Amino acid sequence: MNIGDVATRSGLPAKTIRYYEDIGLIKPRRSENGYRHFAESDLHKLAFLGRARALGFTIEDCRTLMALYEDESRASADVKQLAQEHLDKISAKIADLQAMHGTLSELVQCCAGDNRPDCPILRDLSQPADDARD
Amino acid sequence: MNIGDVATRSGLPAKTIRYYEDIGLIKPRRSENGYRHFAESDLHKLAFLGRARALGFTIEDCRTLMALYEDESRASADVKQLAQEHLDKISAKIADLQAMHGTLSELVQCCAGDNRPDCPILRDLSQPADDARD
DNA sequence: TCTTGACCTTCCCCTGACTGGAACCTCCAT
DNA sequence: ATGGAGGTTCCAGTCAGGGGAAGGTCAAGA
Repeated sequence: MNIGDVATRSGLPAKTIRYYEDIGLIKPRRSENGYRHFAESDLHKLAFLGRARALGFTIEDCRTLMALYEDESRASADVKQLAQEHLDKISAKIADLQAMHGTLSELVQCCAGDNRPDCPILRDLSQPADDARD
Repeated sequence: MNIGDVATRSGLPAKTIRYYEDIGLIKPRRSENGYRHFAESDLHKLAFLGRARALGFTIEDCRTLMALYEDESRASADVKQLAQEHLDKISAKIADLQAMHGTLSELVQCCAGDNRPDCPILRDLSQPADDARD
């Protein structure tokens, strides 16, 4: 297969596939004309990468996951630990975003949203931190 | 005030403050020795920026918010709209992360996490998309 | 045979919002 | 005079690619 075929079949842009080769995640062979030539196993790896990325794993995590996947004598504990750490990061991000959402939605609700200049959102932003407001 | 003072008082790193000047968010005067000289109004702006950034607004949003803040004849509707759009993006991100979290935590729960190689996480990643699994 | 258009190649710059570091300058206290 | 803590500019790197230029290759049609 050429890169366009694997792009279609993996759902990844050709640019991304070239990038993954660049950073050593895949190693497709080359045809005589210089074109990348992908085997089914390359496609399989790309699909694996696409799914890991869709779950939010970093590229470096993906590299580790691929290595574990190819290591027949891996311990599932290693995979689980990596996934658990990632899960914790996701949880932390969700918590951050929910805090932002909470604060901001309060402010938005308080804002009249008319053509007058008075605005609680700007008032809050311009105010000193309200950690200890009495 | 020199940059170190405003860094301390605003809670922003000096590097960030220089960056904000670079991209035109603030315009501190200069002393004769070439040092930046910050007025109280600069500090106020930096605090405003810090709070807006903490709520997840992009730099460009911050630029707009500052302009609105300084425009006495603004309409609060403009501020509210900007904030609402940002809120929607936050909600979308939370939803994405929660979807990842849901999938991944299921997989983690299914994984024994022992020293055997069998691992449902890797199995799922290596499998074709399960959109229509029966 | 020639040409057209789709596909492929490498290369370099761009993104956001900073951060790190090098090389150098200035101020103040000792 | 000197040492150290501040300040300055500029360059490069982060992450995961995306955009686009300049050019090589291939298959089909005139």
